[in-house]
Amino acid sequence: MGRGKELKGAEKSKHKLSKLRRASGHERAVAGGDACKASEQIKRDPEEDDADFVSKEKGRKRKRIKEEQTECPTNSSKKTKVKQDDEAFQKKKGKKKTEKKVKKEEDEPVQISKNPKRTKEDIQEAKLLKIKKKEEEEQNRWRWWEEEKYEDGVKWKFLEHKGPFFPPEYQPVPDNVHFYYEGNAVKLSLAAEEVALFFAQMLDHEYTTKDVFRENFFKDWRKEMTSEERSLIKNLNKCDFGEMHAMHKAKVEARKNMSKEEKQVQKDINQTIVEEFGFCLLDHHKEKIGNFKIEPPGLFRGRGEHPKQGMLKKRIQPEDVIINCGKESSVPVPPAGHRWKEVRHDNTVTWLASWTENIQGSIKYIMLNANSKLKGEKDWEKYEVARKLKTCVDDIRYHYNQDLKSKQMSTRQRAVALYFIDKLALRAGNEKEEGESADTVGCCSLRVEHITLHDKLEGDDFVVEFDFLGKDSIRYYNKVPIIKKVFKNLKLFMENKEPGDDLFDRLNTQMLNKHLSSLMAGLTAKVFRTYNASITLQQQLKELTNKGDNVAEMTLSYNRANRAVAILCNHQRAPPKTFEQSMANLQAKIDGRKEQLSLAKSELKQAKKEAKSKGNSDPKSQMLVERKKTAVKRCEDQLLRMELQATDREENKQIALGTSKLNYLDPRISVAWCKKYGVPLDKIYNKSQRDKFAWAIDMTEEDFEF
DNA sequence: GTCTCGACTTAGCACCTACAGT
DNA sequence: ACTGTAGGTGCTAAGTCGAGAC
Repeated sequence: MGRGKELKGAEKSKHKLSKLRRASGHERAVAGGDACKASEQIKRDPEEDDADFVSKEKGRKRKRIKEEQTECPTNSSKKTKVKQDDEAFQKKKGKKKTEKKVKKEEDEPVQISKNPKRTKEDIQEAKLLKIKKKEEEEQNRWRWWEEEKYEDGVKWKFLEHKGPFFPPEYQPVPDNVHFYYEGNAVKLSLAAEEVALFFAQMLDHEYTTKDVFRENFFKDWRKEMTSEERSLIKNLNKCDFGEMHAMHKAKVEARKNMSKEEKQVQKDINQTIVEEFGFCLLDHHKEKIGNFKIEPPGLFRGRGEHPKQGMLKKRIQPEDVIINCGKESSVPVPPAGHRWKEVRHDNTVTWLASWTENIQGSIKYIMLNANSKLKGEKDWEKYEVARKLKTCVDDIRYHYNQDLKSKQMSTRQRAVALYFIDKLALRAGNEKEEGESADTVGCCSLRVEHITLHDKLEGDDFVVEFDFLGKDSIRYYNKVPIIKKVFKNLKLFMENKEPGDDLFDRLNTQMLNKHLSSLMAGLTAKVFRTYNASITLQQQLKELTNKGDNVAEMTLSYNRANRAVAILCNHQRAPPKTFEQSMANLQAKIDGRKEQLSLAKSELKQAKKEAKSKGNSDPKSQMLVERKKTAVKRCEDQLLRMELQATDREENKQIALGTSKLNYLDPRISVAWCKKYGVPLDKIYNKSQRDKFAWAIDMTEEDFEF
């Protein structure tokens, strides 16, 4: 058990120190109280009383059985479901095609008549080509979800690819660009120069002012130097990278100012690379690779107070790379004069290439894109496990409520941890090696210093205040009223401990997950996050959707539901740098439109008056009235849309919706909702999201229940 | 039982680009 | 036609979790 009570004085003070540092540097908290309130509103109640549980259980069981009958989740049963759906598929396919055709015919004439110029025609042509491509893509789509799964562990039978794409070789700086040490120009060796340039390029960034970053960089830079260079260059503060920095900036500027043609040339080159390296052949289907490029060398940029920031991330050679491909496939050819570290044929894994990175010593992989079968199937499975949790979550809650009274300390700690993971959607919190990465925690690795207990706070009893840095050093700050049993336990766990001690000293994630998997196959801590996120979305959508709303209002409702989940999962973002400005701009536009509206209204009034005076029979004045009416209507619509947009944007200031949408929300909930309320799917999912969730889009009807 | 490592998902940020609005 | 901006995309760090070594 990691740190525990053995924590020595030095280490403790280190914790305090880092906390202090964080307090000054890390301003990006959740809008504390607000986030708390919001997450409270949306939470279901895991603290039902035992008796309550039993009485509710009967009804739940009935419901569960019904669900089991309608949906069969995992491997073995998938096939039957697919067959049942097949007829529906065929019908759907036919329908879809005709719909698309109609749409295309509508689009064409309108756009052509709008764009009479030649160049526009070219654009038009390109657009048509795009549409055509889209249709082709749709037809070529591999409907893997209709196929049978492979036996356990096998991920593919055939895999062929071109290997990863390597970044270009280092281009030395021209002779007129100098590096100076103590005011004297020094011609650096190639290796030292490359690393110096990494630093010079980042000079505008705050990173380069941090001591840790500078120290790490300098240490690694010296390793790349020749012995002469090393004996000369002993102090980073005496280095002048000014000219190199200027050269870099000029290059960036030049790239920005490239002519259209030059930009097109560049784009074409990139396109060729993508076509050659960006795809693979997996079981007779062309699949897109997610990251086919080897990560270029540079200075390591960790998140938060990372102890290794600034270290040199080394250039990867083919000799470092392991290739994985099918036995019968042609092996990718390494770059000229090089060979691979190894070529293997392991079809129990999904990666195409891998290498070991030098900062943490971890393995990096080349893998498929999110829209691939391999990723999609896993994703589907993930949501099925979460849905399975839905059927037994009440039992599990009942049991951890019981466990809060256990005589075994470790059981109690497990129960409290589970309570947090369930109620607050905390991450599991694996132990981390100290000094290897930023000091961040999750549930099981919480320390005493991360929580404060309040017997009473702001009108609530038994409040626990969380304040810690989670994944990516994002601050989690929340004040949550909890049940008395948990509160008392926390007090007990904190007794005789120092701030830097583990809160759950008898618990770790392995123990927790082992317990969970005994309760339900496939259950781990993170399933709770998926489950609570998805169930929250479904509930929120039910609550927030108004039948008669237009599409813009519907979208706002969806975003709000999405937002509730993002707040629950603490998905934050830095407010966009231009936020205040763009908000003000939007407000100005709204004001302008308001004026326009009142003007249009008075014009309408005037027109009506005139029409009346002419006895309501004059066709000209009647027409004018109609025209003014539509003008008013249009103004009103636009105003409403802008106001909705403003609300949405304001509420979204520090919240990132993307992460939950992409990783936690069962796409079938969204698809069903769109179908039910006639909201076009592209209002919710963009192109790549629709690709990723193709399986869900295809199989979901409007009555889907998570 | 504990530790380590491999494989995979989840995460936010920095660009880039397409498009709406003037 | 121009420009500001939001949204999309690429990138890669940072988690989770299971399996196998010890």
